[in-house]
Amino acid sequence: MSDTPSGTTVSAVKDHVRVRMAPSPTGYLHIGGARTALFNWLFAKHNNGTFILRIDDTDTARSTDESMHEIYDALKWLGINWDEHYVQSERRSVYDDYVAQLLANGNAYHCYCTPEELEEIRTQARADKQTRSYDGRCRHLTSEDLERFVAEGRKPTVRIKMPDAPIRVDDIVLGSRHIDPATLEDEVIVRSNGMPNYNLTSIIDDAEMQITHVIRGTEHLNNTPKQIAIANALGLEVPQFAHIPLVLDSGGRKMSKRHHGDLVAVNRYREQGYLPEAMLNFVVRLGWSYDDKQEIFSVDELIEKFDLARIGKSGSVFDIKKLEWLNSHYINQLDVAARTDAVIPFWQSEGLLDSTEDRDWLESIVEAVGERLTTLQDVVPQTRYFFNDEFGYDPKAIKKWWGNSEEKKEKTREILTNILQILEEIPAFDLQTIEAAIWKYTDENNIKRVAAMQALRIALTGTSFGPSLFDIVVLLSRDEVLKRIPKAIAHL
RNA sequence: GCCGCUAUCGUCUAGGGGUCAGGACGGAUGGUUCUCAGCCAUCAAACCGGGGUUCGAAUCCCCGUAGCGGUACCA
Repeated sequence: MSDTPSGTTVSAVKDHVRVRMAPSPTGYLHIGGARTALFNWLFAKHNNGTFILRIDDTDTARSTDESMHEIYDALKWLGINWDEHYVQSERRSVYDDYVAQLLANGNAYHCYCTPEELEEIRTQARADKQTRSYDGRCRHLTSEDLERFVAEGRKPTVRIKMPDAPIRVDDIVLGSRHIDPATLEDEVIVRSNGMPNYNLTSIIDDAEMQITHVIRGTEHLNNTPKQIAIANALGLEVPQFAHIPLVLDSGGRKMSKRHHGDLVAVNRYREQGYLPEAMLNFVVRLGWSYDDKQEIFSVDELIEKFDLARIGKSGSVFDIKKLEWLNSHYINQLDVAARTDAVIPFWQSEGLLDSTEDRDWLESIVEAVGERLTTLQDVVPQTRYFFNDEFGYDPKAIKKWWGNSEEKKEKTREILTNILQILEEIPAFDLQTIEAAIWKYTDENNIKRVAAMQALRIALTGTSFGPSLFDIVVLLSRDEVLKRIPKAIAHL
């Protein structure tokens, strides 16, 4: 088993990079988790290695099948595919064997303290300014104590005995350091219900699965010496560690499901119309950089260029504006056909689209919208008036462009009436003809182009912004335009 | 409380003994235009503080300070 040389020569199997992403299925995949997955995946791909997805579901009370599947979905959407897959709850016997070994060789012991007693010990330790919050009192139980506890029906936990010697932690991102054993306490590695705990299963599986590099968030930094201690007690090989800085909110606090809810859920960004490419590109730059000029990276470039050495040490704030910029960039990158495909689900979920709509028309709409989408979802406010006339007129727009005095409104009515007449009589309902006719009308009558156009825009779309109005007029069709203008005049 | 980590424009970051401290997002201004977006041009904006070392420090060392993370029979 342990024929791996301890010298400078590295065995063939260790030459092959094996990394893992080990989420606990207690909720959706969040931004930080996505980044951890991405870093691991990129590192594996860059090194022609293996990326493993391991579901760390030893917390049976909080783990759910549903969130497990949500994590799969999010990862698949991002294009982060795994080569191997494990579920810890199915590996119980593996851990049990190791625990038996630990108990047998005296590196672990049963602890009969109740949660209430533990709480008391903790409180006292804190009051006494102690470093440890558990004093290891069950290391040396008398037979009387033991008998009493058993008689009371107490179910023990198993604790690991922490060593007396300093533990050296090597970290690719943070560097090496020695951990004073006085700061380490005897961790619970098996709960009283028999379920093993994270620090135990994690390091066992890392060894069993021959993980070469553990890339995870710095919230695990304090777990690392504990896990190393467990591995040492078991004679297991320890992987290399790379602790990546936290993803922070705008207040500088760690992003978490608990405090930020859906704001951190990857699947939510999907629903809102963010592209996986944008998500990946955004998230990878949180803590990692390539040089002083490149911001946009394709997945292939990322695989080629990703390097653990270029990960920074300080936390990064999640800036939605940057994500939005990246997203619009990637949307604009799509050709009209692809963009139309991407946008159709959003029209559908708004109930704007029925199956009879013709493809060419839809693509023309997308073409007209041009680079105005920050998210795919933006297509709804940008284009809803193409599909029906059940929109309201934006009050602010009305006030500004239709006018708030009777005098101004009368002028607007006049303009719209004239335009209506022009469009009714126009020989050909195409862009050039319409544009020429309208400009002729405004210029000859000394009407500001913008005033006429905005008045018409509101009449046709209800809003004061959007694509070129001539595009809209043509796309809407003559019948529809001729219907909407009188409706607007009446509303005025 | 205890243990640990970190510190460059508002944000993501480059640089890492000699640079006008660079880029990007965001912001501001002007231009283009039927609006918005876009595009183009321009601008504002940073080395946490204090001591050293040195001819020279954002960069190296020390001491502070601040922020964050952990402190569970969660992961």
